Amino acid sequence: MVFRKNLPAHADTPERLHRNGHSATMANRSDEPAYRKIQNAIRRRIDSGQLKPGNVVPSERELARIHGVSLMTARHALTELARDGIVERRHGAGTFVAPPKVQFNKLLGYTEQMASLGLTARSRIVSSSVVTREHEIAARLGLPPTARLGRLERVRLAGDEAVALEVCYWSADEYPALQHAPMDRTSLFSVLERDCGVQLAYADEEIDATDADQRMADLLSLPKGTPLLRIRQLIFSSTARATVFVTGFYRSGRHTLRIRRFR
Amino acid sequence: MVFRKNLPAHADTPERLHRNGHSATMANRSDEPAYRKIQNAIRRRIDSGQLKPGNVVPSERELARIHGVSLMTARHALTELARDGIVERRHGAGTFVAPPKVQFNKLLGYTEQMASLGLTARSRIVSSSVVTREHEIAARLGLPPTARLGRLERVRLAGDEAVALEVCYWSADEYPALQHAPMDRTSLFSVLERDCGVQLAYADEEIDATDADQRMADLLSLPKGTPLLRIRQLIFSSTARATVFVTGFYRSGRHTLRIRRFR
DNA sequence: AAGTGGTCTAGACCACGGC
DNA sequence: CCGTGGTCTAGACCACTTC
Repeated sequence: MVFRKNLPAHADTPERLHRNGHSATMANRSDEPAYRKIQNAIRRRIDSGQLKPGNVVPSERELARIHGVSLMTARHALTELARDGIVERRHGAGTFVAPPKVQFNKLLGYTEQMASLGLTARSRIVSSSVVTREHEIAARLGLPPTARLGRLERVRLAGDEAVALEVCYWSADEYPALQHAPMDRTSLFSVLERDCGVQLAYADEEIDATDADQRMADLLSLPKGTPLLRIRQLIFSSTARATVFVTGFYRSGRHTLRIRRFR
Repeated sequence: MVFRKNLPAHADTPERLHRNGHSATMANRSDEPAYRKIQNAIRRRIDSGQLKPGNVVPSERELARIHGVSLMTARHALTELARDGIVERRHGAGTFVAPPKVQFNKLLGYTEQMASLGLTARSRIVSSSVVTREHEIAARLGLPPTARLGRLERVRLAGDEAVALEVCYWSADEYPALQHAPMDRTSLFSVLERDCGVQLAYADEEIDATDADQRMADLLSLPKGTPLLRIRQLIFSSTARATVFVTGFYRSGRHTLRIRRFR
C-alpha cells in the first residue's frame, strides 16, 4: 500500500488536499516504486511493438504529468532505462527507443546455440556415472577432493554428423536430479535452471588446441591426430558458486568460436 | 562561472542569505558540475590509497554538508560511482570502496599481454610488404577489392622460444606510418593509438583449431601437424571502422585463451 | 535508536536541438 | 523560439543495518 507520504516542509499550505482520497478504496497495486511503474509501462510499449527503435519516448515532463509524479521521478525512470541500453537520451532533442542490442560473449548451452541457429540439438550419451576420484575437478568446483561428482559424457550431433565431445561434472550430492534426467534430449542448462533452481550467471573459459587421441577419434569418426578446439568452462551460478565444469572438444571447421573483446 | 542560481519557489523565506557572498572573489574553477567534483574528490582519495577497498565512503548527508550541496546532488555523485563499479552501496549500511575489478575479455596486443605478465615482448619480423590482391581481407576491412594493404608477418617470442605466428593487414594508404615503424620492438597497438591518432575500441574474433603446415612448422620450430590455436581478429576503432585484421597461430600449451562469458 | 541508502516532491536555471 | 534533457535545491518519509 502506498499511502500518501512525502509531504515536504513547504506543503504546510492548504494545497496538500490535491492528493485525492483514494487511499483505502482503489488497490494501488503492490509497493512497486513509481519510477519502476513508469519503466514497465515504457518497456511494455516497446515489447508490444507499439514503440519501435528510433521512436521518441514521452519526455520527462510529459511522463511526470501522465503518471502524476514529480520531474525528478520521471527523470530517474528514463535515466535508468538509458543506463540499461533500452533508450538513448539526446540532450535538447529527446529520448528515443534504442536499437536492439546484439549480445556478445553470451553463455549458451549447446542446445541453446543450436536453437539460436534454428536447428535442433541432438546428443548421444557415451557414459553417465558418479565418480569420486577426480581431485582436480572437485577442487575447481570448490568441493573436497573426494567429493561425489556426477559425470556425463555426450557426443554432440549436427544432423547425423558428430561435431563435438563434451564431458560435464557437477556435485552429485547437490544436484541429484541431473543423474536421472533424459540428457540425450534435454539441455543441462535448462534442467539446472528449471528443475534445480540454480540461476547460471557466467563462465570462465580456457581455450586451446589439441589433437584427437584414439578414443576421441573413434567417438567422432575422425582420423587420430585431427586438430580439435578444446574449451574448458567453469560455470558459475548467480551466487558466484562454481556449479558445473565442462570440457568440450570441437571439430575444427565444424565449430568456430566467436567472441568480442573490448579495449 | 557558476553564479548562484537555483532559488526554488519556497526560497522566498529570508534564509536565502545562507549563500555566502563569495560570488566574485573565489574562482569557482571551470563549469564542472558539482556532482562530478564530488566524484573526482572521491576518486582521488581512492587512487592515492587514502581510501582502500572495503573502506566506507562518506555518506550522502556528509558529502552534501562537506561540499555544500543538496542531498540529491551528493546522492547523484555516489549513484554514478556505483554504476561505474567504483563503489558499492549497501542499503542501511553505507557506501564502500569496491574491490578492484579484473577486466575480462580485454583486447590487448601481444606486447601488452606480455607486459601484464611482467615480461618483455620480443618479435622477429618474417616479412613486411604492401599487397594488392587480398580481396577477401580487403572486404573485411571495408576496402575495395584491390586496395593497397600493409602486411606484416611476425614470429612472437617468449624468452627464446617461438610461441606464435601473427600476420596483420591494414590500409596502406590510411596508415603509412606503420610501414616504417620498428615493429620488432614496437607494439602495433601503440603505433596506431599514439602515432596514427586511432583509438581502438573492440575486436571480433573467430577462434578455431588447425595444424601446422610445413612453413609454420619451420618458423615455429615445431613438427609439421602440431595443433595450433588460430585466432582471426578484426579490430575496430572507436568510430566502428575496421582498422586491422590479424590472424594468429598460437602454439598449444604455450598459449591459452581465457575469456568470461555472461548469461 | 541512530544512521544509512531508496524514493519522492515541486519547483528552479541552464545548455542544447530543431524549426 | 520552444521543448528537450542536465544540473540542482531543501527538504520529506520509508526500509534497512548496526549497535
